[in-house]
Amino acid sequence: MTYTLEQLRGLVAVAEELHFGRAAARLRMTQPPLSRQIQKLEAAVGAQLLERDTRRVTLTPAGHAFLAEARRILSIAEAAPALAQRVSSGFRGLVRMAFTSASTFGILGRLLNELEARLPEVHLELYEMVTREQIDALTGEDIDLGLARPPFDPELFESRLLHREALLLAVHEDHPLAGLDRAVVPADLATEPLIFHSQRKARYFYDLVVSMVPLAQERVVHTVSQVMTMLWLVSAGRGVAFVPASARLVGVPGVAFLPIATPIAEPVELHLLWPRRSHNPALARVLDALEHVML
Amino acid sequence: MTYTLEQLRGLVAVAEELHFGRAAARLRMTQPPLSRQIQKLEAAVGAQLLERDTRRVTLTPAGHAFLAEARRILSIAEAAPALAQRVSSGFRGLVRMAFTSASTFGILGRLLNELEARLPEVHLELYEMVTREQIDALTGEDIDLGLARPPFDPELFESRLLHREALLLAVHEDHPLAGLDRAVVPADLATEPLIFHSQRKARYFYDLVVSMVPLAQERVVHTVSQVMTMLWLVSAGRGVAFVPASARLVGVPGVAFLPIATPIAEPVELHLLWPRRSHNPALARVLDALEHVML
DNA sequence: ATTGACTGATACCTTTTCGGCATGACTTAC
DNA sequence: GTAAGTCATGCCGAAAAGGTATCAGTCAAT
Repeated sequence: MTYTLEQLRGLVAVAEELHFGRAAARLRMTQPPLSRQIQKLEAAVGAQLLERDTRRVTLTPAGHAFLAEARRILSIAEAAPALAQRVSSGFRGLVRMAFTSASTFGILGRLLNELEARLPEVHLELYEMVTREQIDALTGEDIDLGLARPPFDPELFESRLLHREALLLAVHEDHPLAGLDRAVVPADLATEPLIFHSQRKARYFYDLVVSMVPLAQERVVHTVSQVMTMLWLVSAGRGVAFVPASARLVGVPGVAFLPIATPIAEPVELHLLWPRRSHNPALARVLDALEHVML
Repeated sequence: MTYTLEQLRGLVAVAEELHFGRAAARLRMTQPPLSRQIQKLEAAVGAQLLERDTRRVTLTPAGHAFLAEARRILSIAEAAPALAQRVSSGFRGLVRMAFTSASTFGILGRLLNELEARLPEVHLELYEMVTREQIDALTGEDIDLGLARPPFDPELFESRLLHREALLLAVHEDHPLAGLDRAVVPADLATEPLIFHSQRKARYFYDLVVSMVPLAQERVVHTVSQVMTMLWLVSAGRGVAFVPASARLVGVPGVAFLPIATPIAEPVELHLLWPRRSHNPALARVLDALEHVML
C-alpha cells in the first residue's frame, strides 16, 4: 500500500492548522474525508504522524520528520509542470551547435551573446566541425544546429544566410605584393606558389575560389582543409592563400591580407543550418531569436 | 487539476521500457489504463512528455526534464516512510539533555560516547543547568532528559541512579591539613573558615553535607551554588569546601583534595531524570541504551 | 500490393475509491 | 450538569480507476 500527493497536502494543511476542521476548509472539503486521508497516510507510512486528543492536535516526532519530506515532495511536484512547460516551449533546454573553426571566430562570440541575452535558460553546447561533419552530425541527430558553408540538401535541411564576407589573399608580410595599393588580380599571381583548399574536405572554398579567380592548379604546393593551417603555412613563407576576411582576426604573425578583385564583393557565405524535421523546441526559439540577426 | 504519484510511476516505467505493454506488465496492470494515466499526466502537466508513433515511444525534451523531477519525487516518497518509522521507533531523533556543570564533567563524555556508539542517528543537544533549572525545563518540555541530584517528585518524574561518588574536602595545597595521612573528621574543621553550599540554589549538597558532617554554620564565609566557584575560592585561600570527587577533574591550581570520614562511602548521587509522560520516542531508546550503564 | 503481426488509443463495463452528510464518542468550559 | 467543540465512524451517492474487447495505424514479409 502506498500514499498519494493528496494525502500529503492533507497532512501539511493539518500540520499548519493543527485543526482538522480548519484544514479541511482550506482544502475545500469537509472534515470526515480529511480524517480518513490522514488515517490512510499513517497506515501507508507505518507510523503515527499526529497525536489527536479530541481537544488538540499535535505532530509526533515522526510526523515532524515526515512533514519535512512531504513539503519537499510537494514543492518539487508543484514546480515540475512549469519546468516541463518551459522546456516544451523551447525557452529552456539544450541546443548542440557546431561551427567551422577559424572562419567563425569573429561572429560566434556575438551570436552567443545575443542568445544568452534573449534565451538565458537555453544552454548551448558547442562543437567544432567542418561543414561535412556538421551535415553528418545533423543527420545522426548528434547536433541540432550548424554554422556551415553551402551547398545543402534542401530535402533534409533548412538554412539561412547569416554572414557574408570578402575573400582576401594572405601573403607573407615581406612578400613583394604586400605593398600593392590596389586589389589583387589573377595576373598578379601568375608565378606565385599557391596554398590551396582541398577539393574534398573544403569543397566550398575550393569551388568558390576556382569560380572567382581562374588559376593554374599546377602551382599548388599544399592542399589544406583548414584556414588556420593555411595561415601558418603563409607565415612560414610557403606561398599565398585565399582566405575569408575573418581570418584577419586570427593572430598569426607575419601575415598580410590583400583585397582581391572578385565578381562579387563578399562572396564567402556562412549559413545557419538545421534539419527540417527537428524535435527540439529550443532550436525553434534559437532560430526565432536569430531571425533578424545578420552578423 | 493535478497529478498523482501513480502517474509518475507510470511515466518512469514507460520511459524506461519505451513500450506501454511492457511498462504495464511491470506495474502489474494492463496497457489501456496505463495509456490513460500518461494522457492525464500530460494534461495535468500541460506539456507532451512522450512521442507515440504507434511503432515506437520516445521521450520529448519536456518529458526528459519532467522525468528527472518525477524520479526525485519518487525517491523521496519511497524513502520517507522508513525515515518516519526510525523516528517513531526512537532510533533516530533528537534528545535535549541537561547536565549540572562541574560535577558531570567526568562522566558526561563517557555517556555521550556510549550513546553515539549505540544510537548513531539520535542527536543529543546539551544544556548546562543546575537541578532546579532542569526540573523546570523538563516540566516545560524544553528538555527531555536531565542529569541531576535528588530529590525529585515521583508523581511527575522517573529517575535512575547513574553515578555515586565520595565527598572530599577541598583545601589550599599549603594548608596544614593537606599533609594529613588519614580521613578528615569534623573535629579537624573546628576553626576552619567554610565555603558552603547555598541552601536554596544548591539544596542537595547543602542537605547532604549537613547530614554527613555536623558543623557550626557560623563559620561559613561564603555561600555558593556552583562547585566551580568553590574551587576558585579555595584556590584563593578563602577557606575549605566540601566537593564531589569529580571536582578533582577540574584543573584548578593550588587545590588539594582530602578524604572525609562519612557514614556512607560515596554519598554523592547523580541521577538520570525524565518526565513520566514524555512523548519523545528517542528518549525511550536513550534510556534503554543506558539501562545497564553505571558510570 | 496484400496480409499478418504489433502497438497505442478508445469504448464500454465493473469495481474501487472518495467525498459529503448525519451522527457518535469524548473532552473541556461555564 | 450541560453545552459547545472536535475528531472518528457509518452510510450513501458520485467520481475515478482498472479490465476486456476492439479499433486504427505502421511495419515487414511474402
